[in-house]
Amino acid sequence: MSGINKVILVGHLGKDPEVRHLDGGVTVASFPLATSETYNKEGKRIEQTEWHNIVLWRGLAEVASKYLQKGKLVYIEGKLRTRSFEDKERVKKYVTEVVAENFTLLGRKSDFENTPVAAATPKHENDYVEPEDNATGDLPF
Amino acid sequence: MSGINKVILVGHLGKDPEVRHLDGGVTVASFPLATSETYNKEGKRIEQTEWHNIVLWRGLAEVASKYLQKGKLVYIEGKLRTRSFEDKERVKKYVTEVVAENFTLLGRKSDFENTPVAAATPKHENDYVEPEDNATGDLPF
Amino acid sequence: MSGINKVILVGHLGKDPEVRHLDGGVTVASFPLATSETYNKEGKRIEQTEWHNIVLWRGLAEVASKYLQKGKLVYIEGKLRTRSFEDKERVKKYVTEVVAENFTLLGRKSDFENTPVAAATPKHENDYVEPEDNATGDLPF
Amino acid sequence: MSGINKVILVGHLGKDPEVRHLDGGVTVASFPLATSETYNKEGKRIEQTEWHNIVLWRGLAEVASKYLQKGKLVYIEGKLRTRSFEDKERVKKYVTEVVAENFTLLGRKSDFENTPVAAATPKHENDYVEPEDNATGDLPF
DNA sequence: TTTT
DNA sequence: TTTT
Repeated sequence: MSGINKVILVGHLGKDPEVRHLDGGVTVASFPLATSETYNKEGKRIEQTEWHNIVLWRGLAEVASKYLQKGKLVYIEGKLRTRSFEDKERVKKYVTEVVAENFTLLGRKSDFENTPVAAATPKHENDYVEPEDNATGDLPF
Repeated sequence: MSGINKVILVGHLGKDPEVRHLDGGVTVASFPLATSETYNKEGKRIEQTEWHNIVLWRGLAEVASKYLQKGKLVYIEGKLRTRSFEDKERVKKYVTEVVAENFTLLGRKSDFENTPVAAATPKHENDYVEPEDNATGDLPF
Repeated sequence: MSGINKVILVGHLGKDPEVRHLDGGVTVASFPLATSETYNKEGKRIEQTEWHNIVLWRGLAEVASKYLQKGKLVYIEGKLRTRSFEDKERVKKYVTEVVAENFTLLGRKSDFENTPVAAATPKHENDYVEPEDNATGDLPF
Repeated sequence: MSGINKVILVGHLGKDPEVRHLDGGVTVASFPLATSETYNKEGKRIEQTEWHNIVLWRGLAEVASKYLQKGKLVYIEGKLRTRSFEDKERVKKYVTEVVAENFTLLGRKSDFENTPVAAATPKHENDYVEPEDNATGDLPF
């Protein structure tokens, strides 16, 4: 039976997206994302940061490589995937990644000056009058 | 700036979906969904039910009309939309609906015997080997 | 059976929170929140804004009244609740609200200058060494 | 600045919860959870299963150990945490877990016959008349 | 009634 | 490795 596997993150990019083009022309982008949580312990303010490996595919990777940069605040929606790989010493290792299905840049107007708009994969199949889906794909402008 | 407007529900359909075909061939389906919360008040178990107006468009409406029925347990993801309309006495009224962007039937295998599969609008642009997106649209089988 | 009723919003406050103290000392705060979606229609960038009625109770209302103001960007998590009331002409009306269960201020450092920190109802029951829950309640600093 | 780190899963337990009592009396429970996704590839129905490591602390661990069993369908809400540990050969390894903050048993009424109710950490600070929070903690019945 |  |  089908299940649900959903991740919602708001955090800052630790690095610029790294873009690769696979055989067959598929684009993949990835970057680390930090989500910080601040809490109080015995009167002291403590910050705990969690790092996430974000992976984006195809059109979403292209949009990300254009509009996301180190330090930006971004909302990311995606799913968890754990995959195995062999390291240099041929030891089998596991890594858990967040495969993004959607993202939106957050932040101030000034943050957008060189990056006109940021919502990726917009969905608005919900207007009574709109005769067909937005055909422009991932670029929302 | 872009924002986020997301609703996640798990509940039972109060009625079969009601399907309409608008001018221009657009399909819309709608149904009430109940989400129940059980809690304890002064030692007594209390159940509180919230009713939601679910609306689905186009392909998602078609899939819903085939696979969702009164009583089924379903996961729904969508967004809030409040719209105004005039009632019979021409009084302006407002209603808040959940416009579904995705749904998945939950429940037992036996529940699926006449409805092979239930995940709508699957997204899996995340396999290294998969050369192109699933082209079958909303029908996941 | 239990269900799920969850709303996740990122948007800007349309007004300062309005705070009321009910009989019995319970505090309630409420404000309108705008979530904007930008999309492309026939080459033109279109913005669609949805307004949500946010309601907060007790400790969360107190924190909100201190740290949230008109214009601020905030992440809100809560649940949908539709309630009925009688208007001035004693006509029964319905309104759907988002009852907040959690919120986090988003935005730049400069936004926080007069509002030290913003995460409400922090949860971090997840450290191996931490012997008991944070006892300071809603104030995260 | 604060961020958001949220995971939402619906899936089946791969094993019964494993419960441990740490020094200091803290209870921890953990189990693997499978989320399956069914999609169509070249006309063939393909099921892809993702496994998640779920960890629960304190009261939530106690409730989980009572009501969750291998095979049960459960909704889980929590956050991602990657931690390092040393394996038997003293090699440093990393594992990503979902630290549950909330869970709800899903499924048929018959599934609950020996486990009356399943919503953990209920929140309903939202009734106008309710003078104080549910004081019974994690046990919702 | 917010924001970009 | 981000941010406040």
